[in-house]
Amino acid sequence: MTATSTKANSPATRRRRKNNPESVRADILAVATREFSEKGLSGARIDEIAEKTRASKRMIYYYFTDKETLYLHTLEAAYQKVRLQEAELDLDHLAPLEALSRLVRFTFCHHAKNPDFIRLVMIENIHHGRFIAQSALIQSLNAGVIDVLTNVYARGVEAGCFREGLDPRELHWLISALSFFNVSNQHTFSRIFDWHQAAPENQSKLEDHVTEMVLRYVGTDATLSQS
Amino acid sequence: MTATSTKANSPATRRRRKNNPESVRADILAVATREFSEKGLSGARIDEIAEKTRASKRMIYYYFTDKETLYLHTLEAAYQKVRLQEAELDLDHLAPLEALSRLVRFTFCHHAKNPDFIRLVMIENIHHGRFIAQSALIQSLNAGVIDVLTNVYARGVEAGCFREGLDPRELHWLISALSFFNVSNQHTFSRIFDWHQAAPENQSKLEDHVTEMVLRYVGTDATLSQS
DNA sequence: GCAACAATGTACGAAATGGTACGTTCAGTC
DNA sequence: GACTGAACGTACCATTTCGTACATTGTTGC
Repeated sequence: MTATSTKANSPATRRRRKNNPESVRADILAVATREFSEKGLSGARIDEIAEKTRASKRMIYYYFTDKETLYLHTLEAAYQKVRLQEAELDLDHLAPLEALSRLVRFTFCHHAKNPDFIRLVMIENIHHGRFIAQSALIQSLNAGVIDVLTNVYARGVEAGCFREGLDPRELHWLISALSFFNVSNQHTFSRIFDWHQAAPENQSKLEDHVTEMVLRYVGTDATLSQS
Repeated sequence: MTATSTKANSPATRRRRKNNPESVRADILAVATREFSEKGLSGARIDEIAEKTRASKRMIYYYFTDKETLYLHTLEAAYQKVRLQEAELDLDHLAPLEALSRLVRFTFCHHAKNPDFIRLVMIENIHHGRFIAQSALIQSLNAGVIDVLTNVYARGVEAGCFREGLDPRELHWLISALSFFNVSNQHTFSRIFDWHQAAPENQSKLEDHVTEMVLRYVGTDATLSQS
């Protein structure tokens, strides 16, 4: 029936046809992301992923060969998505202080809005980062983050509002630590100290305090007043 | 029934006898701690724990009934051990600034020296803290930490070296976040940014910077000079 | 020394789980 | 309009894994 189809590769045709590999792949990956981030590599079940997918278990192995390979692809896709969002942030036209403040707030909020990603990174750390180590893709994706920060910091030092001698990588470490911990340890912290950390008012308080903390760390003695 | 037995409960007697429940229990718990912290709740295998124990699998179920119950006991024991170590810290005789500095450094080093504990907490967070929620023991253990910090902070404010209006709980959050992240995300961070974070020289640099960061956050504008 | 109970070893069962063999259908080509 | 390889479904297998039944030995009070 499709004998004469001249537009074989057009998206429209692809959409309409019964076999739709890309969408099946994407669907599997989406479900796998939820399952792995929720239950970890060993906790997630291939059978359950298969059930929640429009495809069958056979398809998972067809496209991803392995449970571990599927996990790796999940991880890569998650990092890719994050870096894409980060790339939208444009700090060059802002004054150093505002640029840094903006970067911190962005990171904090971004992490808070993407617990799946945070959980995947936690899980990956439980596995000693052995899957990230295999992925050239993830390695290459992350160079840019430091560059942005290096730039902002250098401008700040030149403008005299940041103190000298700090390592941009450590600065990134600091911002990451606070933003990450806010998501990663929310459950234990909330329960142990009986403090509803996830509540919007507490989150926005934390966002302010984290921002202030970073600015106080990089600021010269004169810069402290504003936030 | 305990009326006449003079040496029934003496350690010596307990040691020599063939059946030694306490030591078996302790041994199981120690092995379980290693296994769970290494592989998580779903990743750890009861059979493997049994193998690495002097006891048999039967004993695990005899003393701990369940895989999950065993995990819970592991978690409780880990928290207990940590709080015991923390209790040794005596800050009352120190000036507020030094006391806080000491507390930060202690927390940082303590976390770094106890990755098993950190990993258990990570794992517990992956499970949404649902086991901690079951444990009245852990809840009660943790009240003290905030008290210590509240005390130090109040003294600092009174002495004029800390600024007012901060929440001790948030202060604890901050110190925890930095110290925790240093262990929890070491693998991914090191690999992605090609920075050997675990190296002693980098660790001691981080310790200094984390301390400085906290002091800068709580300090009045005048206090910044020292660390 | 003898009940009574605690502590331990051995072997096994049932379900879950990762992975595969094998067959069928779909889509584009000559 | 048959041919070919990609895309997909079903049923199944081999292990693993948690947990238990049952038998045995040690310990203590009397």
